[in-house]
Amino acid sequence: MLHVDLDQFIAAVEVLRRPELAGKPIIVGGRGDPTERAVVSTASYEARVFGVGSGMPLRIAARKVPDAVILPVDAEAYLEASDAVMATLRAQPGAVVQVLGWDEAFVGVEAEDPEAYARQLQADVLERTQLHCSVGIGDTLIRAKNATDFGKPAGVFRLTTANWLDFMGDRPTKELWGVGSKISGRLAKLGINTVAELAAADPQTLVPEFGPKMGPWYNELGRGDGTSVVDDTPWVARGHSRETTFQQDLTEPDQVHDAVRGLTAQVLKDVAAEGRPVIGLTLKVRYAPFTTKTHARKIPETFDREDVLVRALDLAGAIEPGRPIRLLGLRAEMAMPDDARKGHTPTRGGW
DNA sequence: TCTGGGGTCCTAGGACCC
DNA sequence: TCTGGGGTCCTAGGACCC
Repeated sequence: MLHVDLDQFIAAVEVLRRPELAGKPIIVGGRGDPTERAVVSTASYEARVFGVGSGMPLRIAARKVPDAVILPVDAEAYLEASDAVMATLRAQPGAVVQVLGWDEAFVGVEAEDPEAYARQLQADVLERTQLHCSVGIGDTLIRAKNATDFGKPAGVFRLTTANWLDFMGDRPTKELWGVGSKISGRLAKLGINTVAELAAADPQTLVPEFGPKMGPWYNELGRGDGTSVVDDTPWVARGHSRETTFQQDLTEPDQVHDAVRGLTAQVLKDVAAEGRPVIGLTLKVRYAPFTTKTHARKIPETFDREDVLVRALDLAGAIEPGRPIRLLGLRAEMAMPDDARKGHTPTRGGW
């Protein structure tokens, strides 16, 4: 199967609208105001040279690149471009498409010559959308996903059982999909620093540290193994959440009350569009400077807008008084339809 | 240096039940 | 008085992804 990843997607879409930006360092994030609390969504390659990347505070990014063009996030424009890309992928012969985000998808296909298929796909995407993408080819989803990085930008690369360790073996475990800084740190404490070391580890030795499920799974990741099934089952959201980072920390109970009301209204609107009952609520609180707590409630049987608001405000009662609040988030968990992906476990690398 | 917003899944521990 | 073994549900927290 193939893994397709658009190159500097968001920045590329912005350049299509404003060709005069081509070749300039572009940073897209927040409302495009580097004095606000926000982070970088995407930086163009010209900006990345200065050490700017996704997730970096916008303020810092702006400081690193004095001449940067800083633009606000325009989700609708990116979604529109993304839809065009995904439609192009679905139009490829024999393709089963599993979308992973705005700029990423797996494409399942049986091809005589996978490289040629990938090149044709790239050409079609470029012709239809004027966007460049990189393509990874693999005999598992994990290998295809990691292969893409070797192909960037605008290239094609293939990883298989045979060459996986040749290319990935000496790399740090953090480069695996599903291993972040925390897990790689805990692996390091077990003497496991590289992909090859993780691949060679006894899965049972990982169980005490990571649990019966995740322990063996990390070992599998190290070997690049896992499913090779691309699943195009339409996505059914488990829930919806809204969160707000306040430019000035909240200190007054009235401010908190108003904020929770506002979040509840937004979340209920999102949920209403799905037409499924709310079965749980979670309130997320980030206190200044940076500690996060969550408070959850199950909601028995009823789905009533007023009921949800009452329960959300009830959750807000758990907020610690006197501590400045930097962020509030509210998540509503929805009942799943009976026929929704029984046994299917997508994302989070959870295959 | 100071950290968005939208998601998903896993684990641990306590409460409660038989 | 001390305490098995199995199960479910709920809450909190952690981790990761795009």
